[in-house]
Amino acid sequence: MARKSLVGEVADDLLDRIVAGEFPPGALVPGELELSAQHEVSRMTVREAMKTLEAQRILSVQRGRGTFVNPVDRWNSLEALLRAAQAQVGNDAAAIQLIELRRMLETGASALAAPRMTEAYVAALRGHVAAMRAAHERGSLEEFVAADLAFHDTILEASGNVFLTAVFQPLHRVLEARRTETSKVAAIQEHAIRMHEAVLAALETRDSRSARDAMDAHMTQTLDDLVTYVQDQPAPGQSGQGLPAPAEGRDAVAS
Amino acid sequence: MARKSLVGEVADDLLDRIVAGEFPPGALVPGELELSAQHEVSRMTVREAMKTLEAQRILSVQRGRGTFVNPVDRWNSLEALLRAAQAQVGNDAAAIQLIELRRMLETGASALAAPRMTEAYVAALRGHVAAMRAAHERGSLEEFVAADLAFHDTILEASGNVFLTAVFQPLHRVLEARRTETSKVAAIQEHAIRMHEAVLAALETRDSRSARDAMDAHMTQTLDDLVTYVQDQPAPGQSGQGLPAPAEGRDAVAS
DNA sequence: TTTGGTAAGATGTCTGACATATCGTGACAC
DNA sequence: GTGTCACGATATGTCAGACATCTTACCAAA
Repeated sequence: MARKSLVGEVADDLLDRIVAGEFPPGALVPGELELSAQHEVSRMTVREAMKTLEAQRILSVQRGRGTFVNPVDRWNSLEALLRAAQAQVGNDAAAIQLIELRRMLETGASALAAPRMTEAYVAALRGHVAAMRAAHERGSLEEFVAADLAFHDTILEASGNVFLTAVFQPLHRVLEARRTETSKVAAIQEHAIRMHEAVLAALETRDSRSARDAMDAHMTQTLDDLVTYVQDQPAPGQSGQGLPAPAEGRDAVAS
Repeated sequence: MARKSLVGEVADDLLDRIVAGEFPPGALVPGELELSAQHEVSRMTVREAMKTLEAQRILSVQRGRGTFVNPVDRWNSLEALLRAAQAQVGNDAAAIQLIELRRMLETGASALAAPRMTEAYVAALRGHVAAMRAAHERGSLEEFVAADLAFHDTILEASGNVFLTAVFQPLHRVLEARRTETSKVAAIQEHAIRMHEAVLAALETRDSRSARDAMDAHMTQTLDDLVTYVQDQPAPGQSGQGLPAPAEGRDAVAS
């Protein structure tokens, strides 16, 4: 394990410390020399690690002064943002905001994809739903989640919008973890299968409005499942750096 | 000018060459030694430049083999994607896909912002609309665009969703350039003012659905204006690396 | 034909050095 | 007492050269 490069390790560790709240936004991170001593690597290695974080606008380097942590809303990398969100265990605000964003993108993707559905896409979607059902009956959680994600990926691809794909991609990893959590409940799996079938049926009509509505219903169900089954677990409030307050969320984006 | 660091220059130039099609996806970019010779900088400088591009998933470095260009849909940085899109002059597909994405995010933001509108936000929005009207009468294109963008930024902020803000931020710069282009036409300025007033009125009702619809209408108007007034200019089709085919776009996302 | 070794070329990392921007501090002049 | 200037401390920016290690291609030997 831990096969990553030294640069990757240093960058990872530094980002961890940032999202853990050790270096809040605006704070000065340790200098290159200090970090190279802490990690027992050369200064060049630390510099390259910092460059990767700077490219994601997590840090801003000021020559002669030092390196500072940018405010979270300046971060360019959804991936890093998601990591920050996950670090705050039990932070409902982050989870809800995430679903809000996902709802926007997925409903939009469905609406775009509907008129562009080819037979190949329809067949692929049917296959994924069948895989979900099979995995459900076999009790294979992993395969269930994989088929679920594949279904959404296919829609994303069918939308034909590269920007959309680029924006959504970093969400993928987080969704996988989250779906694995929620899909442990059998009832949720059944919900999900029904909803996916409805989305597929709507897409087959090639009608944008129907596809959007079906996907929107699916997102609402996802949010409901999350609230009902998962967010009962105790949430040890961690300080972190505090993502802003939650929005209404529930039906705010619903059409 | 050219105040950026050497690393920035090298990274910029390499990205330019990539989006220009000199190194298509999957291609092997010149080695570190070769690039350091071309730019007359040290190998470390080239390495740090590559690290910034790698952090945006534009390049993937494989030890012992070389450095390769990732397919465009793997790129993590909307900013870089937008640059690639802009490099393809007259690429209507990219422009339309961009508006599609913007429509999803802005309508979603409006729906989220509506129930969270405070008097302060309303006052700020009123101020921006007033500024647009004043700039219109005074004939100040620059101020008009600034007020326009400020209006949308305020809504984004009011939505209270950090992820949304993070996703939208890179779009800002491109929108500024594009709005400056389209807003040159007086008629479009008048359209825009009317639409912004409608959005503001809908937000004041605190009703998500109304706010969403008003913003959606605004997006439709923006797209119409773009098609009607701007895309008449001759488009010298450039090869580039070809963003995927366009979607329906026009009313596919409309509610 | 297959296998194995070796060399070439690529990136990964280290060491050490100098350049240059920023800022605090103290000496100096007023 | 106060403003100004110079200098040093500290930070990042860049360079040079070296060695390590991984991948691949090539070639010779079984």
